[in-house]
Amino acid sequence: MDLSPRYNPLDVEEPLLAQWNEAGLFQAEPDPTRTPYTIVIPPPNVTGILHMGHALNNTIQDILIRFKRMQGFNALWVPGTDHAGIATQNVVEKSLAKEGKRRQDLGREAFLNRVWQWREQYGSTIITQLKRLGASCDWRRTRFTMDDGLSQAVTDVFLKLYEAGLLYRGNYIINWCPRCQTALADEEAPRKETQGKLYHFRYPLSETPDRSIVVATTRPETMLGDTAVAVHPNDPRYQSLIGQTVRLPLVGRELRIIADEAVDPEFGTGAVKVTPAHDPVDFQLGKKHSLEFINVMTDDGRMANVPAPYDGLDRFVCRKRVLEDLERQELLEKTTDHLHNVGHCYRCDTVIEPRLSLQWFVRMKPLAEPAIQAVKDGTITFIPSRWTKVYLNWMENIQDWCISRQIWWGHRIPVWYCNACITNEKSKKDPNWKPENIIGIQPTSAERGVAGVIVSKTPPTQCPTCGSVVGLKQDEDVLDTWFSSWLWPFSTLGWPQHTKDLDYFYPTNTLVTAPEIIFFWVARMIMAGYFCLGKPPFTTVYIHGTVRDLSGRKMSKSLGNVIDPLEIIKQFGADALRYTLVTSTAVGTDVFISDEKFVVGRNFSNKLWNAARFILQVAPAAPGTGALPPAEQLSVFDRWILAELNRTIADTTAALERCHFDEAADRVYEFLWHQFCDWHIEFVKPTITTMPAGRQVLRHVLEQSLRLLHPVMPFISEALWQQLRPADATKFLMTAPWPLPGALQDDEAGRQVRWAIQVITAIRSVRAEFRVPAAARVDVTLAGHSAPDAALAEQITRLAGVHTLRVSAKAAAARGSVPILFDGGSGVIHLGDAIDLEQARHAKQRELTEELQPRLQAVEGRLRNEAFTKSAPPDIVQQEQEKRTILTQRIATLESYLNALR
RNA sequence: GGGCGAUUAGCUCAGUCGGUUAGAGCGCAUGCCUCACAUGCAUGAGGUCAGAGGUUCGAGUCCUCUAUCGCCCACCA
Repeated sequence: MDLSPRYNPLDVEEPLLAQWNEAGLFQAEPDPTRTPYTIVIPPPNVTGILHMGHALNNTIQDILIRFKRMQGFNALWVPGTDHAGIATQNVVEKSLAKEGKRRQDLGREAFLNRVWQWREQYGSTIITQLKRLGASCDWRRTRFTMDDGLSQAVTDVFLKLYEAGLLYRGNYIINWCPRCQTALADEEAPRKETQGKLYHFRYPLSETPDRSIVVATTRPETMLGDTAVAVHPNDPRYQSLIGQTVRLPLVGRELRIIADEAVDPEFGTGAVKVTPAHDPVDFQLGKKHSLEFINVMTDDGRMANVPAPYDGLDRFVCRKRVLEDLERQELLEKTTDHLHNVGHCYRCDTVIEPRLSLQWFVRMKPLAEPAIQAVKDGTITFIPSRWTKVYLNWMENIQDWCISRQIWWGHRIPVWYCNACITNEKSKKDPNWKPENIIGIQPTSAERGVAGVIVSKTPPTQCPTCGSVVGLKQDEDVLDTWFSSWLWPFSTLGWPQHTKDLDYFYPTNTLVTAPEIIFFWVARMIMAGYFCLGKPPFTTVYIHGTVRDLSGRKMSKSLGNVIDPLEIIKQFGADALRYTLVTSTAVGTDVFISDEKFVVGRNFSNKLWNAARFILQVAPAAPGTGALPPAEQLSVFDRWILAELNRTIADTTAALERCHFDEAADRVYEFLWHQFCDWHIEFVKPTITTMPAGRQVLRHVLEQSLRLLHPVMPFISEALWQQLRPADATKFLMTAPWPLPGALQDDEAGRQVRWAIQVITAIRSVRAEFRVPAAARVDVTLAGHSAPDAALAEQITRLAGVHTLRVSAKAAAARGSVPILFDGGSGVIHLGDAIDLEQARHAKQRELTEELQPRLQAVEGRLRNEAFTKSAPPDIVQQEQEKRTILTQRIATLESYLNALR
C-alpha cells in the first residue's frame, strides 16, 4: 500500500470497481433461503449525462443497497435507462439538422434506424458514469424501456386496459408547434412571460346590431373559430344578454352568449370569446355547453376553415389582417399592453399553438382507487410523510391521461384502423363524412369492439369485423414515455412473463426519487402495480430534494451554475462527492452546494487515510482472528472507545433504518474524527508499542467503523478495510456483515475518560486564554474526584502540558492560580508568574456574575415554583436540583478564588 | 387563485416526545510545521431561534395571525 500522507482517490477507486465487478458482488439471484431487498433505479434518460441530481439520487440508493446487503439481505438494484421519447428524438434531429436534413426527409423507418444507431453509440454513457459513482447495481440486468421484453409489457398493458374498458380516443387540446409539426407535452412547452397586447373587440348583437358586447383577446386570429361568447352567470352587466346571440364579425356566424363560472368578471370586460378548438379553457366550455369545435389552423400554422380572405394566411399575418379589418369596421374598441405567459417550443422557441387533436386516453379514476387506498392504509409510505398529502390530493382529483404522442421514437400504438369499416360506420351517421377526415371515435363509444378499430399485439392480417385484408393502417402515433416507465418495477423483472425474479424480488422495497415526478411516475407506477399484478410496486417512497446552487437556483446549463459530478470525482473522489451530497441534505430538503463544499468530503477521506496509515504502522496485522482481547487486558481508554463504538454502531444503524442518511454519515464522521482520532489515538500513542491489546483495539475500532462508513464512502472504506481485514473475515468489506454493538457497555472506565477529556480541555482553555507559554510550569490540583488511575493521570499531564497533577478534597485558590470548572468537578491551575492576575480576576468575575449567578437564579426560581415541582416529571425536577448543587459549588469555588486575590 | 413548505451563528444547515448552558460544517480570530494527517492540531468569538399574540410550570419545538421567501398545481381570455 502506498504510504503517501496524501490520499489520492484516483489510485484507489477505479481498481476497486474492477475488483468488485470481477468478484460479481453486485449480482443478485433469487434465493428462497434469504430475504430480498430490491430497488429499481429511476431510469435516467438514455440521452442523459450524469448531473448532480443523478449523483444525489443514486448515492442515496447505493447507500440503502449497500447497507441492506451488509445486513444480510439479498440486495438487488436493477439499473436501466429510459428511451425518453421527445428528448431523444430531438437529439437525433439536431444531429440530422447539421446535415441539413429533417426527419421527414429520411422517413419513419430510416429515422428510427438512425435513433437506434445513436443509442448504440452513446446510450451507455450515463451507465458508465453511474458505475464510476460506485453504484452497486446488478449491471447484467441493465434494461432499456425499448427492449423487447419491456416493449411487450407495454403492448400487453395497452391491451389489458382496452379490454378493461379503460382506453378511449377523444379530442383534446394539445400544445402544437407549427414549425416542428408535433404535439408537445406541457413541460415541453415552457411558458415565458411575454409582453403582448390585449385587444378589445365589439361583437354586435344579432337582434339589435347597434348594441354590442365587448370581448378581449390576445390572439385575434382565433376569433375566426369562435363559437360562443361567455360571461359569468352573476355578472350584473350581462344578465339581460345571457341566451341572446351575437353576429361574429368577419365571419357572420351567430354565437350564443352563455354563462359559466369559469369566466372571471374582473378580467378584461368580463366577457370572453370562446374558441373551443384553440384554447384549453374554451375547450372545456365547449364540451360543457355542447358548442361547435372549429379547427381554423393547419399543421403548419396557416388558417383554414375560414372565410376566403383569410384562408391560407400564416397565423400572424392573419392576426394583422383581422385587426385591420375590424378597425375599419370600427369594431376594435381598444388595445392595451398585456403581460402574459405564452408557451414556447423548447426546441425551436416558436410560439406554440393550442390546438384540438385526436388522442388516446386512459381512464384514470378506476386505476387510482387501489392506489389511493394503499397510501391511506399505510401499505405504501412516503418519506418525508408530507408528500402523502400531495399525492392523495392529486390522485383524488386525477384527470384522464393522454398517452399518444405525435412523434416517431417510442412504442408505436398497437392499434390498426380498418378503412372500410370506418367509412361505413361514419357515413351512416354523416353522409358528408370522408375517410380522410379526422377519425373521431367519441369517448362514450370507444371502449371496445368498435368496428374498424383493431387493438392487437401483432399486425392484423384481416379486419375481424368486415374481413377486409386491405386498408388496415396502424396508428401513426407513439405512446407517452411514461407509458413504459410506469411498468418499470415489474417489467424489468420479466413481466408479463411469470419469472422467478418477479416472484422473488417483487414488490420492491424502496423507491428513491425527486418530488417533481411524483405525479408523472410514482403515482402511475403504483396504479400500474395494482392493475397488472394486484400488488404495490414498492412499500416506501423516499423523496429527496432538488440540488441547487448556493443562491437556491436549480442547476441548469442555461444558468451556467452547473457543477459536474464527474469533475468533482476527478478532483476529490467519488467518496467525497457522495459524502458531501449526503451530509448537505436532511431528509427531503433541497441540497445547496458549491464546489468548495466537496472539500469537506475530501478532507475527511484524507483524515481517515492518515489515521489508517498510522494504525497500520504501529499495529501491523496480528495473527489470528479479529476477536477482541479479554476485558482484563483492556486499558481505560480501550474500554471507553469500545463503548463509544457500540453507541456509534447503534446510532448509525438506527439513522440508516430511518433513512436519515445525513445523520448516519455525520455520526460516523464525528466518531472517527473527534472521538477516535482526536482522543483515543492521542491517549494511547505513547504506550501503544508496549500494549498488544491496545493495538488490537485500534485495529478493531477502525475496522468496525469502516463498515459503518461503507454505504456512504464505499471506496476508501473498502481500500482501508482490506488492509485491516481480520484473517477470518470475507475478502471484501462490501459483503462483510454489518456491525452489531458489542457486549462492552459504558462503565466506570468510560466515565473516567470523559472526565479526563473535560479536565484536559479546561486546562488547555486556560492556557490559551491566558497565553501561558508552552515552556511555563503548570501545576494542577483537582477537587471533587477520586484519584484517577495512573495511566489516565499520565495522559492528562501529557496532553494538557501539566507539570504535576494533584487531587485533593478541596482545591484551594491562591495568588498565581486560576480556578477551572467543568462538569465532573473543579480544580485550580497554578500558573505562578505566568499569569496576569488582573486579567484573570476580571475574567473570573465576569464568569461569576454574567454566567453562573443568573443561571443559578433561574434554576432556583424554577424550583421555588410549586407548579413546576408538582407537575413536571420527577426526573426533570431532579435534574434541576442537581443543577442547583453544581452551580452552588461552582459559585463558591469562584468566590473563594476572587477573595484570595484581594 | 388552490396546495405544500421554509424563516435558527457571517454562509449552508441540524435540532427526535415541549424539559440541562440551542448544535455542526464552512468562514473568521489567536497560537502551533507536536515523529498519521497543515486536506492538520489546539483554543476562542459569534444566536432576542422572522415578528406579534396564545396554550403551558416550562416553547426554537404546539396553536393563531402578520411579514418575507421558495416550490408544486391551475392559470386571466
